Amino acid sequence: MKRTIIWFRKDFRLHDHPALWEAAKEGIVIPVYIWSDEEKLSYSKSEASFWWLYHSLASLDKGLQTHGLKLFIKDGDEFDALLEVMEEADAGAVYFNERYEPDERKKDSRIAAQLESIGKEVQTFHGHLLFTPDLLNKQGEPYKVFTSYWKRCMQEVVAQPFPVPEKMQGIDRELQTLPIDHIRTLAERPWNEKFHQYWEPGEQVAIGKWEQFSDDGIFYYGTERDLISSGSSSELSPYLAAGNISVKAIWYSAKRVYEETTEMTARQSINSFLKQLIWRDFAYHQLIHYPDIIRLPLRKQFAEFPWKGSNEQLTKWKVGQTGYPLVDAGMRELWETGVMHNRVRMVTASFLVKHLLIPWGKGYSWFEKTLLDFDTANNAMGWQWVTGCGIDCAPYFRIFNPFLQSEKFDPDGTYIRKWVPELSRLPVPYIHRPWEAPAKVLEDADIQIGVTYPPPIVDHAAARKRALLAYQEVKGK
DNA sequence: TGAAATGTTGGGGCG
DNA sequence: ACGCCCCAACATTTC
Repeated sequence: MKRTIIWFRKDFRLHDHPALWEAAKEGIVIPVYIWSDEEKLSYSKSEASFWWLYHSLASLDKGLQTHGLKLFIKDGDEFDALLEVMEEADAGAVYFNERYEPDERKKDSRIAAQLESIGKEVQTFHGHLLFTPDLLNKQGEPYKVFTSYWKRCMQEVVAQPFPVPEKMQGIDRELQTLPIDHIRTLAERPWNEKFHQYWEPGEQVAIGKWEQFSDDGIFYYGTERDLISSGSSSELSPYLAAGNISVKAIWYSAKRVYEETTEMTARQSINSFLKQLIWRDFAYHQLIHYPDIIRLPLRKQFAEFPWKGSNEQLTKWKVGQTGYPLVDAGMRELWETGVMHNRVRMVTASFLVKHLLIPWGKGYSWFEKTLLDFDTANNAMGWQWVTGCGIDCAPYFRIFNPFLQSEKFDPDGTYIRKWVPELSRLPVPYIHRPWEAPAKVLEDADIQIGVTYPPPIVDHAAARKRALLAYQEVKGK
C-alpha cells in the first residue's frame, strides 16, 4: 500500500484538506509537522499566532486520533526531517497544500526539487484560497482594482470542498516524534495566557462558530458589520489564518444559505460577507504578483515619504495611550484579545501613519506580533491600503478623523467604555473627545486629563495639515 | 471602506 | 410688501 507523508502547515484541519484527501484515497497517510528554522523565525515575529499554532497542533492531533492516526512532530531542517520520516516509515511520497508567501514558495519548490532528485514523489495542492491566486485579466495583467477582481471571481467556480476522508489508514509502527509540549513550552507564556479567555483554537470549534454565524449573524452582516460593538463579526479570521477551517467550505455553505434566502437585505448581507472572503483572496493575488509588498510600498514614490514620528509615540500607540479614545480602545482590545474590529484596524492604522507619520512597517510588525489572525498577505495589503501606497487603496489625503469615526460607528461609546474603562463614566458626546469636556463633566466622571487619561498625543487639525503637507512632498514623483 | 472647505439655496427675522 | 442679512441644510469641490 502506498505510504504518503502529509506535511501540515497552516492547514490544521481534516475537512477539505486536498493533500490529505488524495493521500487517504491512495493508501496510508503519515501526518507530519516540522518545527523548522523557518517556522521558528516566523513565529518568533508572530507571537500571538504562535499560541494559536500550538493549540491548533494539539487539536489536529486529537482529531487525527479519533481516526486512529497520530501527528508526528519533528524539529529541524525541513528536507532532512521529511527524508528521515520517509526512511523510517518506508514512504515514497510527500503531499502538501501550497503556501503563497514568497519565502515559503521558494523554499517549497527547492525542497520538492531535492526530493524528486532522489526519486521521491512530491505533489502539491491548493487548499488555502477560493481560487488560485495567479489569475490574470484579459490583458494578461494582474488585477489592480478590487471590484474587477470580484466580478471575475464571481464568474469562476470555486472548487468543491472535500469532506473529512471517511477512511484514513495510519502507519502500523511507531515513528520517532517529539511531544507537542516541545512546542507548548515555547508557545505558552504569561502574556498570552489571557487568550484562553477569548478563544479556543481548532477545527471543531471553527466549524461550530461557522454554523452559529451562518444561522444568524450572516443575515445582518451587511448593515451591522461596521458597528463596532454590534458583535456582528464572524470571529473566523484566526481559524482561517491557521487553516482550522476551509474557506471553500465556508463559501459553499454561505452560497447555500444565499440560495435559501429570499429577503433582499439578508441576501445583500450574505453577499457582502462573500465579498470579504474575496478580499482575502485578493490579498494573496497581490502577494503572488508583487511579493515585495511585505516590505516595500507598491507606489514607489512612498519610498521617500518624509516620516517623522518618534519611538515614544509609537509606544503610546501600541499600548493605547494616544488620548484618542477609539484608537486606544482598539489597541487595547488587540493586546488583550489578539484581534481588533476591522473598522478599528483602519482607524488605528490610519492614525499611526497619518497622524503620527510613523512608517507603516512599524505598524505591520506590531500587528504581526500581536494578531492571532495574522496573515502576511492580508497584513501587507491592509497597511498599504491605509497608507495609500498600495493597489486600489485609500488615497493618501483621505484621513480618518478618529473621533468622528467613533461617533459614527460606536455612537453610544459602548466599545470605548469596554476597553478604556477610565473613561467609562463619561457621557456622549465627550466619550469621543474627552479634551472638550467641561471641567464639571470630567470631575463627575472621575477623570483628570493628564493623570487618569492622557491628553491627545497630537492635535487632530494640526496633524491632518501636517500629513497633507508631507504627502505633497511625494505626490506626483 | 472620509473629512474639511467652499458654494448654493431658501426660509425667516427684521427694518 | 420688500430687500437685506443670517445661517441652517444640503451639494460640490478639494485635499
